[in-house]
Amino acid sequence: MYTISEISRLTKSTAHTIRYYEKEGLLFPTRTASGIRRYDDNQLAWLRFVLRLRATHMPIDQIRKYVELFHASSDANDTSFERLSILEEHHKNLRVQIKELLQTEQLITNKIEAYKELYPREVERMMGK
Amino acid sequence: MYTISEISRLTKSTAHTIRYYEKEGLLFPTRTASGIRRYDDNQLAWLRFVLRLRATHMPIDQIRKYVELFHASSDANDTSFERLSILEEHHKNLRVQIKELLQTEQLITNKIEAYKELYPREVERMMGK
DNA sequence: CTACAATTTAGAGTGAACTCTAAGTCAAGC
DNA sequence: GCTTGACTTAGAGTTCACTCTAAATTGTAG
Repeated sequence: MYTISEISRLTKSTAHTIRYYEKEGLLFPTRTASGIRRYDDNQLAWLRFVLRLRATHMPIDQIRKYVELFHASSDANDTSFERLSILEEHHKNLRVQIKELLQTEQLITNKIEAYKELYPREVERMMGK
Repeated sequence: MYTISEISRLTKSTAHTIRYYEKEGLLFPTRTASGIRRYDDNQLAWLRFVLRLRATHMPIDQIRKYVELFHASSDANDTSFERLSILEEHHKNLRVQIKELLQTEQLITNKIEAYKELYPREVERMMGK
C-alpha cells in the first residue's frame, strides 16, 4: 500500500494532480481510519493507464464515463459494450493523431534539411562537428 | 488575394482564430485602404504551416519566436541557426509524441482484443456482422 | 440610395486541466 | 510531549488557446 507521495513519485505526477483526478471521479483510493489515502498496486496500474490516456489527449470526461460504466457493470447490467466503444473511439482518435504527427514530422524534417543545405558549414560548426 | 472569410474556408479555421493569430504575432496580412485584411498565397501557405504546428501542440509562443527571428534576420544578423534550433526542438517533441501515441495505441488495441475475446458473439452482433 | 452581409475593433467570456493556498490534522523520530 | 514534515480540505488562481460580443464601418447587389 502506497501513500500519495509514493504514488506521486512512482508515476511522476504531482499529489495535487492525483487528488484532482480523484475529485473528478477517476480514482478511488481506500483511506486509513484517520482519512489518509492508501493506494494498492491495482490502483497504481490504473493511474498509470489514466496517465497514458491523458498523454494521448483523452478528455477527463471520457475517462470518467469509462470508470462509471465499469462501476455500474453487473450480470444484470453488463456495460462491456459501452466501455469497448469508448476505447474504440479513443483508438480512432489515436490513429488520427498519429497520422497528423507523422505528416508534420516529415514536413519539419524537410524544412530542417533545407536550412542545413542553405548553410552547411555553419551548421556543422554549430553542431560541433 | 483572399479575404479573411476565404482564408477561413480554405484552412477550415474560423475568422476569429485567424485574427487571434494575428494579434499573437503569427500573421501579418496587408490591408486595403479602408483597413480590410488581404491574404496572398504565401500567407495562406504560412497559415497552413502554423495550423500543422498547432495541431502537433507547438505552443503559440514558440511559433511567435520563430516568426520574430525570421523578421529580424538580415545579412548582418542572420537568425537561421536559432530558427533551425526551434524547428529541431519541435522535431524532438514530435518524436516523443509519436512514441507515446504508438505505445498507447498498442495498449488500447490489446484492451479492445481482450473485450472482444470476453464476449465474441455479442461483439459480432453489435458490430453488425 | 437602401438594405443587408461582411468586416473591423477592444475587450470580455469560456473550458479544460491543472496548480496552488491556507488553515488545519496526522505521523514519526527524539 | 514536541517538533517537523506529510497529509487533509475547500476553494481560489493560473494558463492556454481560443471563442464570442457589441457596436461601428465597409462592401455589394438591386
